Amino acid sequence: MGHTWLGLMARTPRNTLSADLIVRTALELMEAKGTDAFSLRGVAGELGVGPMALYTYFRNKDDLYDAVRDHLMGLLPAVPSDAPWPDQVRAVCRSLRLLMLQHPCLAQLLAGRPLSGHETARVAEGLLGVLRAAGFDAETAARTHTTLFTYVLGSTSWEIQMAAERRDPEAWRRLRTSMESLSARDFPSVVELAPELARTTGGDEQFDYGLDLLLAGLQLRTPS
Amino acid sequence: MGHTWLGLMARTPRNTLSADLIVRTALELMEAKGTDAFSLRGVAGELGVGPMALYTYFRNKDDLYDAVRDHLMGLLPAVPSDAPWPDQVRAVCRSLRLLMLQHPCLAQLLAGRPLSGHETARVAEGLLGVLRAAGFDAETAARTHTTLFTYVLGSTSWEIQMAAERRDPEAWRRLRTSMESLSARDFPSVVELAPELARTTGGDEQFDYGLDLLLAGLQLRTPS
DNA sequence: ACCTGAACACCGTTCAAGT
DNA sequence: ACCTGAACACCGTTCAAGT
Repeated sequence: MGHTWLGLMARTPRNTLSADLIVRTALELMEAKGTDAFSLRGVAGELGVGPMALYTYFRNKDDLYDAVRDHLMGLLPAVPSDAPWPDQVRAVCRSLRLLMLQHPCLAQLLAGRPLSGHETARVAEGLLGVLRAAGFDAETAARTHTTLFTYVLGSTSWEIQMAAERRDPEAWRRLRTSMESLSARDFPSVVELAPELARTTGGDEQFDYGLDLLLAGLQLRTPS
Repeated sequence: MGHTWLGLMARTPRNTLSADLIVRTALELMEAKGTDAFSLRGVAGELGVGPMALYTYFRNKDDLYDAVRDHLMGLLPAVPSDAPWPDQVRAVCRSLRLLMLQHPCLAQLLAGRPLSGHETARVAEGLLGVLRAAGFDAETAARTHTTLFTYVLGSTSWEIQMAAERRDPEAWRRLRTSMESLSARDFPSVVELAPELARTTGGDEQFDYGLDLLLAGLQLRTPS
């Protein structure tokens, strides 16, 4: 299996496999075929090895998921150092959102697994450092970090989900008809605001709107 | 298959199946074994029918997911009518969070599928109605609705995820050691705030903290 | 250590058929 | 309409074995 004429191997020769190569191949497949269609067997097939070859480098599928997530988190830019703290916070949140939009699988990788790994800690470090330098106490800094992180995660996951749905014509048609079937008597606000709701399911403006609400609330508690 | 002595059927006799019975059985299984372990074959087995029997009532697995989600959303209480609008908004967000905590599968059902169905529209209607009655314009009401919804979804999903991880001793141990292995030189804030971060990964206080930030920011934009 | 190959216990879904 | 049974094309993971 895997031999062609002249004895060329269709599979990768021995000792060319590595954790990094597997992670990059897994990421490619997730972005090409979607996170749900991703499988260990698919990665192994792409690399020309048996499924069990991957278990030399990763304990199981979740372990590979964590490695891909950490690989992506490593791509996050550093926090800008020369700016007022609200702008620094904005920059961190925006760059995390942008990374999620560029790599939609990251949303599922962050939501479905607990945080661990150095790259992920680096992100927390950046945000916590900004908040501490701004003068917030330990408890407020921690609470604010968790709030901002979950807001970015929730809003961007939703945005990605909706964008994927819009690309599937069948699902999009069913969503439209289900919206249009709502009676204006029972759902007056939903029917009236349907165009606005459709417009606000994603985009930079919508993300910044919620982020600005959080920052405005936070600035009311500014210590200095 | 399914016959016992005396001819008693181990499977449900004909015409006792219904969409509602399937939804309730699916929900039970999701909550007993976890959402990930859920399968159509499992539901069919629990009901004593073949896997294909379910396809009479649901087009596919996603269709059943949507039905379970709508069933759960139907359990949400109505918006309190005699209260200032910030309290009404708080009530809607808190009751959605409570429902998600009581039925952890709801988090995945909301995050993984697009919104559709009357029960889900009912929730949007309640929140939008409150915001419109408070005097916000169409665009602001829609943006605020999406912001609040994604905040509740993100923060509560995260809370549920972390609580599940804490229950798994193996995963919990690995998360502790990965936290403790971080050097105080490279991650000063994370190491210093480790106890606060652990405390703020969930709970009513953490949820209300973020919700109050949003509401404080929103009240700065109050029209009247 | 690194990788194979067969096997186990599963999946969702299609298709043809029975009542 | 309602449900069965066999089959298809998959999964993740274990286990024993080879180099």
